[in-house]
Amino acid sequence: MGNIHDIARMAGVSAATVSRVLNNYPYVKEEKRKAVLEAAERLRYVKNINAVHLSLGKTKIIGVILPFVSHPYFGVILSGIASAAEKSDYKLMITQSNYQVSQEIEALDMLKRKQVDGVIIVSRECPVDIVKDYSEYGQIVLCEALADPGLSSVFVDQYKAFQAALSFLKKKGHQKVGYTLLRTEGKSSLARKQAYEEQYGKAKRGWVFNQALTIDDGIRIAGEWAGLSERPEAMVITNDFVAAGFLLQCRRLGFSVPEDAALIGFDNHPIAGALGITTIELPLHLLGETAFQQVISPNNSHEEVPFRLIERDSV
Amino acid sequence: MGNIHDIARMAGVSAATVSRVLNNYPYVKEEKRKAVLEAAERLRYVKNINAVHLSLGKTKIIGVILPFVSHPYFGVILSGIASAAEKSDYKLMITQSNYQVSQEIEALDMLKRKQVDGVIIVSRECPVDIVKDYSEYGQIVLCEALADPGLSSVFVDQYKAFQAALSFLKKKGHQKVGYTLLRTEGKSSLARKQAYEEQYGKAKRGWVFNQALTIDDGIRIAGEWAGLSERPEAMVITNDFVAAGFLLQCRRLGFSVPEDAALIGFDNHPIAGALGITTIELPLHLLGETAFQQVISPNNSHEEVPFRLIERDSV
DNA sequence: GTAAAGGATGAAACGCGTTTCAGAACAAGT
DNA sequence: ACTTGTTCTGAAACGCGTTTCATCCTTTAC
Repeated sequence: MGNIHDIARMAGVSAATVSRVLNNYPYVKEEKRKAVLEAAERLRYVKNINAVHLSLGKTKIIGVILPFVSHPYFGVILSGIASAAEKSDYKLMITQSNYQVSQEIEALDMLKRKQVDGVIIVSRECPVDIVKDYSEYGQIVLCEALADPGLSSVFVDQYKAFQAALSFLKKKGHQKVGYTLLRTEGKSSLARKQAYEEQYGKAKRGWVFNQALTIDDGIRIAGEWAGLSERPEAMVITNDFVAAGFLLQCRRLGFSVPEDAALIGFDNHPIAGALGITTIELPLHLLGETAFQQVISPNNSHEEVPFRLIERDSV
Repeated sequence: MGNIHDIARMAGVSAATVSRVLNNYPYVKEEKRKAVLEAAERLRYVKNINAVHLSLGKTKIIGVILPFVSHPYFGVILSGIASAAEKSDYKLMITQSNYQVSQEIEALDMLKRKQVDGVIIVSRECPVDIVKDYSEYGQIVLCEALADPGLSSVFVDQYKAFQAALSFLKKKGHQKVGYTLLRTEGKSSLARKQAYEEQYGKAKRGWVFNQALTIDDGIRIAGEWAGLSERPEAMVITNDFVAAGFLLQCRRLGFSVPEDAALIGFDNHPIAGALGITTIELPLHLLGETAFQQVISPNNSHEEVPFRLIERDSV
């Protein structure tokens, strides 16, 4: 296959000229340009991208850290990142972290090693301070509300979104409201808790459910809900998948939605449409695209993306 | 930050020795080893991975081509690939192809450029012959039935699985059966068609539905189904999401499952459990893990993974 | 006709870690 | 004392594309 010097020899020019031709620089005589192109063709030349990366000191690769690739929530964000990346001719290196800090750190280390030009952290376990230490090596974008001037972020205001859901329930006359969280710690859970307490005061024991991510979690939580001596009559649920599981299990247990339990989910995934679940639509694809634009931008920024309540039949 | 030569100078040894220490080679005097480690520490040295890649001629990166990252079917396979990759200390470069041949080719080109050591094609549009041309540059694994000795493959036997679904329906007394496909062309669609015709003869006009991938497709197809003058009373459906959409839309239109339409899906995604959909379980996570093992193996192989019928309430 | 302004081109340095090869240093065996 | 076998080490080559700098060749301008 050969390298750039073989082409140079064959075309009777220098390696510098070959490089110029291959990268479409001006100032190369037409005949030499042709000779180079022909030699490249004949040698079936292919650039060794690693040499390019080494030489340029950058790679046009962005690292993406996310806990689970198989969950639609993260999948849709990733999909948004991927479409934007494709348009800008970047490649994506993904790390499925399972919320393991060690995994997250290893992915961030790729920034140090110059393996990636920037990193998008879709969701994390690792403390922000540690993340910040890596910002000197390249752009880092977090998909969460963040004021830090040293990092970029793109987010839905969890507080406002949760508040909107609660207000909607209140408007519909619900006084006994519970909710679910993905993880107890974490900023967004805190924001939800705060929004809740402002509206309804401290939540009753057993009205806040944890580990809510998948359909199966929804099923499990519906069981827990049904077993409560005093049940909330409305639930604000992490995402539409959990809501779907909850709704279906409720029905199976002989309850009806929204009579026994009013539900409001998040995301507006097609499953919510199919099941008539009222939900707060989050523009996850857009969020991914925005994150990508930020990660290739030299400047830090913090962008909020909007949400929208979609009324269906579960409230 | 400095490079290996700076360390060498600071530690009073040669770059070769530094490299030996950093890569844990034997035959380095303990005192020199220490001096190197200390210098590396003091300089906050970090390897430039691009130089390593250039030097070694390989990267421990595997490319993954898949049409949509946000669909659970592909997401689960990707997740399987990702967990296996992590265990073997490989990184993943993903390309969301949208079934665009140009995208697929571009991803394969990474193999030529030595950007990745191997490629896993989860699903493709591009002709196999073109794919084969790239096999000289590294391992390629396809997730589909394939006999080609120049490539590896891992697959569920679509023919047998579809046949199992059809036999089950027949056993339950269904004579009027329709089915859905993702794409009309493609080997797996052909296998399905063949299995169908052997069991039921040529399908009635309108009983084969295309473009079935998502919940929304299921909803759409249920509408088409309902509008048929002669309706099949049982459907074999591409995957559980489509089946879910179909089932929910059927109910909404006033039909009942399985009385008016018996359904059998594929994958055994939690959504099937939640909705009581009878399905053919496909070990997609395992399939991904297997694909990864194959792509890092120097030998080609063809591995079949098993499926299993899970009986629930939709038939 | 000559100076100034481009246009065109190659040598060499740069980015940086790995590995081979030749040789030095030292322990063990006779 | 001398051979043999290990253990260590460093110089140099290798993988390979990009870019700067100096230089030579043409035009255009006056």
